[in-house]
Amino acid sequence: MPRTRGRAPTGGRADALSREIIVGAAVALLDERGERGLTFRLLAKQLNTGPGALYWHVANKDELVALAADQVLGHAFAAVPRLEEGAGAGLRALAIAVFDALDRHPWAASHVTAPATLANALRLLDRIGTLVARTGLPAERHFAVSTAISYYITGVSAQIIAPRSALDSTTSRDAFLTQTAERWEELDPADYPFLTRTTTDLRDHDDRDQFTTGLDLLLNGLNTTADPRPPA
Amino acid sequence: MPRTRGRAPTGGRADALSREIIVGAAVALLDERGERGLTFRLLAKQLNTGPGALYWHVANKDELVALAADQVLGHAFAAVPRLEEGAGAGLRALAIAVFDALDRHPWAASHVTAPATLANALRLLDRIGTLVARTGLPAERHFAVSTAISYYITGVSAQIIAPRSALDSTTSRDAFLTQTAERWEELDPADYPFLTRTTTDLRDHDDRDQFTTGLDLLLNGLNTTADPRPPA
DNA sequence: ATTACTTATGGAACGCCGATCCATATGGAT
DNA sequence: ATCCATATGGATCGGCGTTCCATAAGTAAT
Repeated sequence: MPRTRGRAPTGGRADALSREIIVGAAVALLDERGERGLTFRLLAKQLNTGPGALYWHVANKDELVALAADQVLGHAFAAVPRLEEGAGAGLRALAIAVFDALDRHPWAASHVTAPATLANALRLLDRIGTLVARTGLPAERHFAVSTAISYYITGVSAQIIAPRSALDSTTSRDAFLTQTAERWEELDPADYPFLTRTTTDLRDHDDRDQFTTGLDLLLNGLNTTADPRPPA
Repeated sequence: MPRTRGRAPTGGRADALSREIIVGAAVALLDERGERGLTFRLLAKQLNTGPGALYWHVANKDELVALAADQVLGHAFAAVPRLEEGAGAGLRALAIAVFDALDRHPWAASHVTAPATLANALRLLDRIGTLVARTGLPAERHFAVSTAISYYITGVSAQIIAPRSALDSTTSRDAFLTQTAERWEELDPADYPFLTRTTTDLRDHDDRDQFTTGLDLLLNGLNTTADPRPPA
């Protein structure tokens, strides 16, 4: 299975396939029809080829979707300004950029995985690590803290965003929340003291606020854990 | 599609199916053969019935897997002592219990979803909320903070644990980490200043420590954000 | 040009899956 | 004994990921 090699920049036919072209078309298809809408047959048809040809450039569907998700992660970097801020502010901007990118491509949320092997996942973790290294934190904690922040960003984004892509397109987010709130109201307050008095918060909440709430708690904890240096 | 109703506790035949029996068998199959190993055909065979019969009790595969994951979440509650501790300690114990339960059933990690609708997801969020309400936090922030913590627990657990279930069973975790570390070492230090000097940390890290590192940052931030009450 | 070889393509076929259909069984109520 | 809602399970459908392989296209040497 000899993935596409460096390939001489010249030559090849005009309509040549490539891993990049395939992944790009996959992203478009995923955006348009969701995860279940991506099939090798349909993808091949859009590229005017057969399903078999795709396997020359891509090992299998898992790899294809992983590459597509990594490309979405790459979009996030375009939005965030090149570093050069305080660590806290830089981490916050980075996190929000990732959240927003995944928000625009909900199918990708559940496919950005932790152990960084793909190009943009590597970039993300490196940027986080570089920012963390600027805090007063002892060096031996940099790795654990950086990965923790990386896990928060991708993991919590996935929790918030992924369910939306599973939502029946006929049911709106509002309708779903209202319906869920109603179910919470019917619970026994003796068993669920908290939920039964929190239904209006559920109905009115904003997804992005929820993400930043936890993020700020985390970064806050980072400040007080680190040596109190001038909060850049 | 008339799910199983209350059903009179008496009667029925001895070998009667039920949603609980089906979900239980699904969990066993998922534990044994992973997510792709669960099929309606195989599940039906194990229960001495046909695939069609299962659909009387369960709407489709998505629902079945969701119910199975929720059952795993239920296991977590068995391990954690009934509340009655300080908020911080209680939240920590709860979080770790969930992590450990998912650790034992890796396939479930990517299926515990945020908007709580299933039984045990509801229980989890309610417990978190009850503990959060004991802090000095103003009431209007209880919902956002509770859901943030809930998102952290399930989302970050998923990030850490889920990749493991995708790992080729012939490749050990150690081998995978060593291999990934090698790839990091080959990166250009100019582009990846952090990763290239962090490879040994990657190789030696402990997954559970990573989970608790972020968790403690979060809870730490919670303490300093809340009115400074006696840290229970 | 011709040849020989690697790289790449694309359509057909394989095996399996989720889901549906429907003829049949079961057991409580009348 | 009869009836009917509840429940079962085997056959079947359409579609999927993947593999196979005959063939095309491009490259390099003669």
